[in-house]
Amino acid sequence: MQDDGRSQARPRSPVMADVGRLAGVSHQTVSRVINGSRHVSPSTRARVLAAMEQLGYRPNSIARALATGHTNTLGVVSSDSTLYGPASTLFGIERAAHLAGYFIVIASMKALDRGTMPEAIDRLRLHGVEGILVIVSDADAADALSDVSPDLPLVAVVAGPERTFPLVSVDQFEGARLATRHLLDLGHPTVHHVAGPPNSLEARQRIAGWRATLEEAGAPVPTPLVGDWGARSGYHAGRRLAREPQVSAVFVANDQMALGLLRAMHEADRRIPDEVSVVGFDDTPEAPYFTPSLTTVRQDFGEVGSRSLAVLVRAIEADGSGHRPQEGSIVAPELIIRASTVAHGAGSMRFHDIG
Amino acid sequence: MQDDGRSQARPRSPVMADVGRLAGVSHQTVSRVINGSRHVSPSTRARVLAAMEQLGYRPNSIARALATGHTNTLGVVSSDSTLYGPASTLFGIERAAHLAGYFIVIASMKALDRGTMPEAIDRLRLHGVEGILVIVSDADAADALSDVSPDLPLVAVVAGPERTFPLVSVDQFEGARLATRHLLDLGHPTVHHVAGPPNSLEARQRIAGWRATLEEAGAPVPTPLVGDWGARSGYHAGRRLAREPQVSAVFVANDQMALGLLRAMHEADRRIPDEVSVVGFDDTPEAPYFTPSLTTVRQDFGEVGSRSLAVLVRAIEADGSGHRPQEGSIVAPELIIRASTVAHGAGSMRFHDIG
DNA sequence: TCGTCCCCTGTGAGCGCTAACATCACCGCG
DNA sequence: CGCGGTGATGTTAGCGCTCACAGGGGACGA
Repeated sequence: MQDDGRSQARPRSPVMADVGRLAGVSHQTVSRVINGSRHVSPSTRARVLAAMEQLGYRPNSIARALATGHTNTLGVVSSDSTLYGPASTLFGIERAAHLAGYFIVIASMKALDRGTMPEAIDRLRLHGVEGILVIVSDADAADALSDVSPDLPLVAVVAGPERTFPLVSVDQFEGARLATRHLLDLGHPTVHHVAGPPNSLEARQRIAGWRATLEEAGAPVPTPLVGDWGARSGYHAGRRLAREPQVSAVFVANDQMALGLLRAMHEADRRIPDEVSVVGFDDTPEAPYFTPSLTTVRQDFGEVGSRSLAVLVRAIEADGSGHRPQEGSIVAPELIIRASTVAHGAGSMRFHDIG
Repeated sequence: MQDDGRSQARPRSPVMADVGRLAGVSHQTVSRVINGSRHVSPSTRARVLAAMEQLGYRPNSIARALATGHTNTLGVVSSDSTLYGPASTLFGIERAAHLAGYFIVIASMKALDRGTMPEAIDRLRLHGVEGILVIVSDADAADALSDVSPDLPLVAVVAGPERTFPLVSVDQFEGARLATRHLLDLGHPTVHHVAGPPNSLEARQRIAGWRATLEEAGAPVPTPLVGDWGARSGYHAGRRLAREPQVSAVFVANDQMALGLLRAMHEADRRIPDEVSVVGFDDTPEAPYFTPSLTTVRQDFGEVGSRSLAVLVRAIEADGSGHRPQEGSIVAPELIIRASTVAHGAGSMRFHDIG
């Protein structure tokens, strides 16, 4: 493991004592310099700094962590999907963590069953993380959070079980309402829905927002079709919807599925938006370049990432001093109107917003 | 920091000595049980296991790391892009790392200048990682790798400076050749190219592969247009190409830009593939659902991730025992033929491969 | 019966750092 | 001139674990 001193002792990486020896002070003074203690004379500080430089000294954060009990490391549990949402959130978190002086270690879940979540969290705990962010929206996985011993600050991102952990997320219900409302306002008699997978909490909230808006407006509530977030499932839903002539407006639960639906409608010669208006969800960077440009609901994943990090850090730093960790935070969604929606019956007006 | 023993000493989390005491053995025997040493009698082992269970003991990996010098942690430097490629590679790496018993800590780079790379690597080094994977394809950033002190095993993923560190990547040159060859074989007199950003090493290799294939076939080499991987830039390139009537085949350096190009061609009423054949690169999950389905070059990012991890782990474990770290590995790309390409002049035959 | 080996277990010394206290020189004050 | 106070530094103990070695007992062969 260590440098076995055989042959002429290769120079191990220098430690505090080495620096101290060179600077003519004790290792503790070196420590003081590193940690910015005020009780070090300027001349000593300079000598220590010079010695560090000369030796190429690098503090050993493992040892420091052992001594202080702080690792400055946070864990992120995420499904290993490369979906736009989770990936953007992860990077938002990393950026914010960097700024706050924390490291991010990731534990992706291959499967989404109940067992995998505790296993992932245990791995992170073992690694010594000081807090955990969970970016998983599967209901079963989220349920499994209830079994997790609460000895570690934990924040659910995107979606999570109510009243167990603080939650930071975009308001899915409101997003779905915006989308549905927009279509209704355009004069469509009702709005069909292509939902995400049944196990997804976000998908459920989008269904709820859609349904509530329809009911509130006195519009009939069609049976939603279910997809799996993938373009393929949107395509299949599109084929079914294309066969029903009365369908004039569809709210699709994410942009990828909307792409598939657009494709199916195109093949069936149902013109969009002239015959059918379509709204997506997420506002992926590609959405403006679908044919036609997709009206969709923007989620600010970067904001979700940085807010969730802030909540977690607050919980960590408050721990023990009696503060209740603040109860999460909700990010507002935003409707982005493009060319895939138009007033019912007024198929001629279209607008392109590609610059 | 630690549990300050005021009031009635809240039970701190148990340590080896506590387990040992309960089981009536020394802490060292507990350590042996944990590390699976053979020299422990079955009855002792059982008692220790029971004590661990009863106390809810969890080994402290920080302390272990300090004692052994091994953190079982690997760092990944990546641009914070949410592009399909880097994100998939990251998750491929994580999965493989998990299997190999390593943790992954990430350091994303906000900027792609020369200074950010050393800074990111330093952060990781400070954190105590045992090796580093770099998933950055920007030439400047990759150049900065040469300045990095080679005291830590490092593997470049996706692209990197030649002959400095082992490199694992999909063969970009070959991928571009497959795409170009395919178009040429279809009878197109030449193939236009929409390239990625000039600083991207992958973009450069794709240009090189494209150019070489054309030259080799004696076809004229048009000036490539440059994009930035985003659909928007593909759209603009598409508008320019749509104006030139002799353009019959385009190789676009990634699928997102291809989407934008498809859109522009559609707006300009240039039918695809009847008038213009298009090939993308990456094979994102959405590519089959573009209109028309996109012929593209598949990169197996998962494979890249796991191979690069394997190379890194090998380098780490070989370190010091005299083995030369093996020199990286190249993953073969695969051409996926869909409906966006067709023989020159034979605009009638199309195939859909959506199931 | 004794020596030897092997299996199992314990002891002590670190890993590199920080926290808490001890020490020392020096200052100003009464 | 002696006192407490203050700033600069050193000393000593850990943090929780592993490593290297020391030992004790039983099995086995001579």
